Amino acid sequence: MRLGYPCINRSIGCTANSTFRLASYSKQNLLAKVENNLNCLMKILEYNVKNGLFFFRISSDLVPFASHPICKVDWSKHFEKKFKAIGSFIMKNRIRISMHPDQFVLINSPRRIIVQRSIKELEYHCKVLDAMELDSTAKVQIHIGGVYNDKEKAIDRFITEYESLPTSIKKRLVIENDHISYGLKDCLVIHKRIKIPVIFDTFHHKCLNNGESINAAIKMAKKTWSKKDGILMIDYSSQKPKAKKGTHAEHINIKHFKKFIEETKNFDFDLMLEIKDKERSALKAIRVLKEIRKYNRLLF
DNA sequence: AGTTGTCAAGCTAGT
DNA sequence: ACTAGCTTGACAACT
Repeated sequence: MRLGYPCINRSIGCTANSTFRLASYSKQNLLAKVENNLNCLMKILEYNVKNGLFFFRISSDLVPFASHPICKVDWSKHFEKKFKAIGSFIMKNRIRISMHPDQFVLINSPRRIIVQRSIKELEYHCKVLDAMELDSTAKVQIHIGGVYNDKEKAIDRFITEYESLPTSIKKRLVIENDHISYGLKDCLVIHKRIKIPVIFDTFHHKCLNNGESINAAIKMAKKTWSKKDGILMIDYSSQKPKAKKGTHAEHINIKHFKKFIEETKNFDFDLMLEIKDKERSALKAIRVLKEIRKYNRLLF
């Protein structure tokens, strides 16, 4: 098992998701931001390795406006060396990488323009991972999308669109159960038809499920990952107390986390902690893992 | 220096 | 009709 957190590190005073307004777009602005973001990404990854965190989600804002028509800069070429250096650091340290495009990415929308924009955005995410020369275990995760008052048709559209995507996207794309529309069962039905791996989100599953236990759910999700995809990725969070259902917790709930780890000790997977305070909770989680699982990434 | 309205993009549920 | 929430607040103009 590798453990990690998404996108932002609050300890090192440097972020890899710095952006700017579309109105102030210029080639110079873009290059300056990307350079800053890549440098910070490297620092974050170094911090993570030092602290035993070997799973990281790279921010979608790494290259601002990359999929926007305004962007004409060949950023992957311009920063070729930096991307490769980051990639080789990732591979050398066997860090698992994911990316999670925004909520606007919907390949099952009935509106063609939204699907087209979404594909551009997926191309961008895959291009980042390709520029780092990462293999197909580095994943880009999305939800199925909207329901549009007809779930069956919406699922059919998802499948049709998926099938016509370029291989460069297909080899990285995975789907994740959400907390209001498409549960694990829906994801598994889709997997059966197109073999796309399913990321299991424990918190979403708690909000929306068909009565599957955590163990049964993980067992089913795990089967959707083949060798070229790497081991199962799981997103973990817990409910923020007293907040609206579906709101992610600010801090890790150690009791809840211990219970989850105890329950799932017979499975190996990479675990993403979707907790607002980021590496702070992740470091606490590592301590729990060391206690319970004898966490040692070298075993895997 | 600190505060606050605003920012490319969509959808759903709750109020 | 409007807003919060979503994988993640940060930017930029103002006081």
